[in-house]
Amino acid sequence: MAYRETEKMRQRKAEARKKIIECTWECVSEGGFRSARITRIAGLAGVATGTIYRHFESREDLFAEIFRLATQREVDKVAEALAVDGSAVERLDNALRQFARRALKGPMKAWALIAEPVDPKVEEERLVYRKAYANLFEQAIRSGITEGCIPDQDARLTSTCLVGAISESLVGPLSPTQTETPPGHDNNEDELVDTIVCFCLRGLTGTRS
Amino acid sequence: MAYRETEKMRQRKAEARKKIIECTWECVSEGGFRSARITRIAGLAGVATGTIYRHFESREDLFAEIFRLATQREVDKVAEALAVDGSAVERLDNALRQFARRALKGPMKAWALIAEPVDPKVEEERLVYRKAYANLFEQAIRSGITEGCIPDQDARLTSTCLVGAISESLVGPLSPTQTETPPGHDNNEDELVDTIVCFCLRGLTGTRS
DNA sequence: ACAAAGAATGAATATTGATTCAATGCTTGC
DNA sequence: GCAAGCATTGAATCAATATTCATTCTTTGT
Repeated sequence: MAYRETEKMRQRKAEARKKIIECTWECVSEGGFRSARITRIAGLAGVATGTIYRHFESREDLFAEIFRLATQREVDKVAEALAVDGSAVERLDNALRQFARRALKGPMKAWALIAEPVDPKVEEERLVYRKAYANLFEQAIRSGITEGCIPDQDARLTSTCLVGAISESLVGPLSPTQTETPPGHDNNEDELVDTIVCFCLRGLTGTRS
Repeated sequence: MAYRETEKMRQRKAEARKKIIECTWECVSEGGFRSARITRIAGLAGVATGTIYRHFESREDLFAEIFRLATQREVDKVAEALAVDGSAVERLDNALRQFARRALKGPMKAWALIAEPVDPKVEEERLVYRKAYANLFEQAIRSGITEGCIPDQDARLTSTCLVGAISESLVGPLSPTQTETPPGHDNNEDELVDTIVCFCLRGLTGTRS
């Protein structure tokens, strides 16, 4: 016996893997999953294409992993935003704002995670993610109904409406970011988020808050 | 000279073209643009693949044409639904219901037209279409603001929210049609449409109508 | 019936990337 | 320094489809 995996090697491999993950996410952030080429990822990470297949079973598996990681971050953020003190409506306001701002900051990322059609393995991850999301919003809406600040409704369905309204208006093809001042991040971003969140909360509560 | 295009031939060609268009739409209705194969379309239409290229410059051009036609139908439907008598809110209620029902009846069609990523030429068509849509809703919202039944707001932006909320909740990955009773078209469809349209109208008006 | 011109055919080609794998290079323990 | 294994490389392979084009079939006017 002459070679046995040592700690140093294990770390070096872990680093390579991490680097591949980072570069994949960079590609996805630019153009979504579909247009993220293995060759490009390998190039960015400074490894050969073959190396990627030593760390991941396939392109699909790599994407599934990326998706899982990115997704967990987002769900955590929303959970965090929902965990503040206050009424259900206030907490939802906070979470929706958070959600909208992040989508606005990285529209392509948001699109890739929310709406881009993906391969089955990734879609499976997405389902888990959406359920997590829906559950969070749903729970908040439910407690709002109990508190009395939100009228009785199908919480699961309206939570989907929330995600849809925000995604479409910020990430969709007619979103203001795509049609106006692409480089300058105007402070009318805040106004944009305000309008959308306001729409969502009204849809939920039926009041002109 | 021995051959000159005659009326009969012109008609026959027009028919072939029409048949190709119909079969393409059939494929798109099943699995969206991306998975509509030229070979399949040709097979359905009963012509050779090469024939399709005699009628259309390229796959992309064929799709652009399909998109244009399908889209015009939809926009017309909404325009029609907005043209009824009544207050702006009533007219919007009517149009949203129409939109939601049609999306629910053909989720894949709706997805292909609204959200599927497509090639540039088709995307161009989509932009025209979304603008047409947005303009219709926007105008109705504006007249609602004038009438006083809708509070002042960014009509363009909220019209996008409407489309987003409906699309996502009916066509998105967590839509009830995808997770429940796929074959049976229950009459709880109506309830579904009700909930969503109600959400949208509340978002617009801020009342618990 | 014939020849000219267009239309249709579909097998062959081109294209676009993912994936493989034989060759080469590093690490490790002695 | 050496041999045994593992890791890396990237050119070659494979796969899935759109597109082409030489050939064949139809239509038309005489």
